[in-house]
Amino acid sequence: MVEVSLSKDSSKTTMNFLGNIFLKRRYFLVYGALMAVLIFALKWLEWKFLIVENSIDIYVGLVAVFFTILGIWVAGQLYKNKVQTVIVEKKIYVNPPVEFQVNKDELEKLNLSNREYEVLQLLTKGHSNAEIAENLFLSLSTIKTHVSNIFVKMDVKSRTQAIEKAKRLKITD
Amino acid sequence: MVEVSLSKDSSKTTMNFLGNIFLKRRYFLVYGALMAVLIFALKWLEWKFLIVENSIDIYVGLVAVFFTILGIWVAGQLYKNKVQTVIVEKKIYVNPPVEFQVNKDELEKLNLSNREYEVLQLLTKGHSNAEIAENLFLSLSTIKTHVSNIFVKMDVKSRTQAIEKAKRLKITD
DNA sequence: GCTACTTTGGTACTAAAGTATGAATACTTT
DNA sequence: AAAGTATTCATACTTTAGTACCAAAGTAGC
Repeated sequence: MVEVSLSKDSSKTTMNFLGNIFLKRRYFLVYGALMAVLIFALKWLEWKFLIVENSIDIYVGLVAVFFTILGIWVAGQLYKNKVQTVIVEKKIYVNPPVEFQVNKDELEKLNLSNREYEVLQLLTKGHSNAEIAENLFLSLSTIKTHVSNIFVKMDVKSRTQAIEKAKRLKITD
Repeated sequence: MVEVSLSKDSSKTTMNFLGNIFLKRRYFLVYGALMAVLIFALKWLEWKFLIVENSIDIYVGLVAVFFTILGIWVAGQLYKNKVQTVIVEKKIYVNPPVEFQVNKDELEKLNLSNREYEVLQLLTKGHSNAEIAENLFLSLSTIKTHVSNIFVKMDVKSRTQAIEKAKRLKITD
């Protein structure tokens, strides 16, 4: 995975590149035609004066031309469709769902009782022991007992540590 | 720029394509070698019996081979560095990085000083005032002052509420 | 120079959290 | 029936958090 920044210049570069290939191919055709014409012209001149004595040379010349063109054609078939594809992967971040979900695995590890979990939820919301007691219709003493038990099971020493750990492990929202 | 869906098959296709080119090139070499060997063998047999009478044919055969190879070489020079490169961008949708990022907007709303933010970070990690003081090489009294100021700016009444709010608004990790 | 803010620190006090100990009841498991 | 677990509650004590008030030094902006 790599992130790559592509600009307009790269688009232009590609177009120039393709243009150059086209020009080069035309150059090749001209070269081939010129070579054929040149050899033919020379041989034709010689032919005019030496046709009788040089029929063998003419024959060899034609063979040379023919097989040169053949070689070029063969190579063209080999390179004809050679295209290198570079795949660039671009990351697009998608927002995850907003809704909180309890980490069931971590919660089970703690082995909290239902009541203890209730107390923990209110505690992590920032409520004091007195507020939790009032909310659950219990005495302050009872809440302190539950909180103390929660600390033991969560292996923490203070409610602030309990809050941090519960949120980190996604035990409570 | 176009969106392209690429599967494992396309990756395999590319590999096959490259492999085919490589095989074609090998095929070409074998072709050339076989042709040379074949012609040479035939001519050598004939040479053995007809060397005197067929020196011209041998000569022509060699010329043909030579100029075929020449043509292939010339074409190779033309195509050698002319590989078309196509850049394809593939979009990949992924979940955002797990790494925490501060909600800058919410943080600026609080208008905390640098020191206050430092204290808040340690506080939300579950540290006591004494621990924070020790960590920042300050007195307990100073920490209490900062904590008190933080409460005012965050509009909370206790450290537990501060922790809950800081994490909810993603002010601290 | 003046004002506002930040940073640091102290003292005194109250409130809340946390610990230790003990007890009772209801229910489930051995 | 006895043991174990969950839940509830109280008391006494220690520790930590939080508030109010005060002070000093440094910095930035007007």
